[in-house]
Amino acid sequence: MSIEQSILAVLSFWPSTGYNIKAEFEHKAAGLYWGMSYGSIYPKLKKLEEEGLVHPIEQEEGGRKKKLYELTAKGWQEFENWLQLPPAYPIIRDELLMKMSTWHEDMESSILISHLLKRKEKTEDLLGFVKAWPTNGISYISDVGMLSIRYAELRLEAELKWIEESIHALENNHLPKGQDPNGNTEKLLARRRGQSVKGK
Amino acid sequence: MSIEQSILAVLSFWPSTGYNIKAEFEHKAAGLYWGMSYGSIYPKLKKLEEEGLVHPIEQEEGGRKKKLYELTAKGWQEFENWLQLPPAYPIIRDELLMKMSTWHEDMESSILISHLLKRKEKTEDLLGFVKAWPTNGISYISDVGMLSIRYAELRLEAELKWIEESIHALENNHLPKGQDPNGNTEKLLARRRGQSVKGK
DNA sequence: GAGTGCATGTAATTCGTTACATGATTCA
DNA sequence: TGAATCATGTAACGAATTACATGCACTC
Repeated sequence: MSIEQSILAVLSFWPSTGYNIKAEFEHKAAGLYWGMSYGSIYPKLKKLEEEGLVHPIEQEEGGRKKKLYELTAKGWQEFENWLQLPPAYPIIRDELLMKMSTWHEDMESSILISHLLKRKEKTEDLLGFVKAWPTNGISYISDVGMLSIRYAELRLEAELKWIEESIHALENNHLPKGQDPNGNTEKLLARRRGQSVKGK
Repeated sequence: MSIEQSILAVLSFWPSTGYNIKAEFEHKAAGLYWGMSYGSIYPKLKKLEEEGLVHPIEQEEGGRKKKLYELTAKGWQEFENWLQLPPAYPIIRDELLMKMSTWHEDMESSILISHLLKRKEKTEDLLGFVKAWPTNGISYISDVGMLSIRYAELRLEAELKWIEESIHALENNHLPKGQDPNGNTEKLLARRRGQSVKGK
């Protein structure tokens, strides 16, 4: 999914300026969506206008110069076509998981625990935000949209549970048993130590 | 996190060729990691070699030409430095959530249900794979690495639960109540209908 | 001897970000 | 009057993908 669809999606809620679109993604970026830069937005809006998917609507002469964009019929069409296309399966790019998967015994597990604690903090913040959002009296969330809020809640709660579990396992040294059919752990440590890496 | 770190991480397990690195990410890409193309790998390996982080190791003259890369002392250092750096908080880019958040009443909810069903299928597959992996007798997974497997399990199970819940809510029309302080739903539908978008 | 899998690489292109450049309006 | 916020835009750069190009080795 691209920036183009995101812009159409925001404009479906209400006509917006480029500046506004960015702001919209700024606070909702709270784990559900994601940000984008002006360097993407403005050129894309221009392109969408050329393609006839959006058009700037007249601005009352009252304030500063700004271009409020609205969807055209073609723009609505494009947006709804996209809604109907089966969404791509999300790819998880989680640096913490990558680090855990490649962690090895010569590394201090206390460092990994500190990574987990940092993750916990951020996840708790996010969960707080997500829970407060639907009743903050400001934001617009449709009934169907609430399902995605519910998703975020379940996901973040599962994550917190896992963090607790993981820290506990690391601290008390009863990790689940992995699988090492070729004695890789040994070999890895030998290769590494053979290079005599200076610690820290 | 970049391709560079991913390559170092794979090489920490065992010396590998470029081809091999891709293969490694191919099957593990099962939701935990992610793929990368030859167009990224080979140029990056060359760059890493120039920087002295990896070096090609002699190949027995037995087979085809191939370059097996191994980490240098500097390479190990770099890798472990990266392990110690606090991981970035993952950004969720989930097209399904985006679509749900911007869904509107003039859209057939049966289409959304079909999106959910497709998601369910893929998630079930992935969960099956993730559960089987640690005991397939082939793959290497360290004890710490098992924690990330556990994460995937919890996350995917939470997702399945949410999918059931969501389909049920959509089918029986008892969605959670959203929030619409400015009567946006009305306005949206009016704007859209004003453009007389042809259905389908 | 044809197809598949192993193996390496480059060139063009896409998508997006960062940094830069500018300026009006609001408010303390 | 000076800072913060609203507002628009471009140019340079970066990271990665896709498509292209090549060729050996093994197996049926």
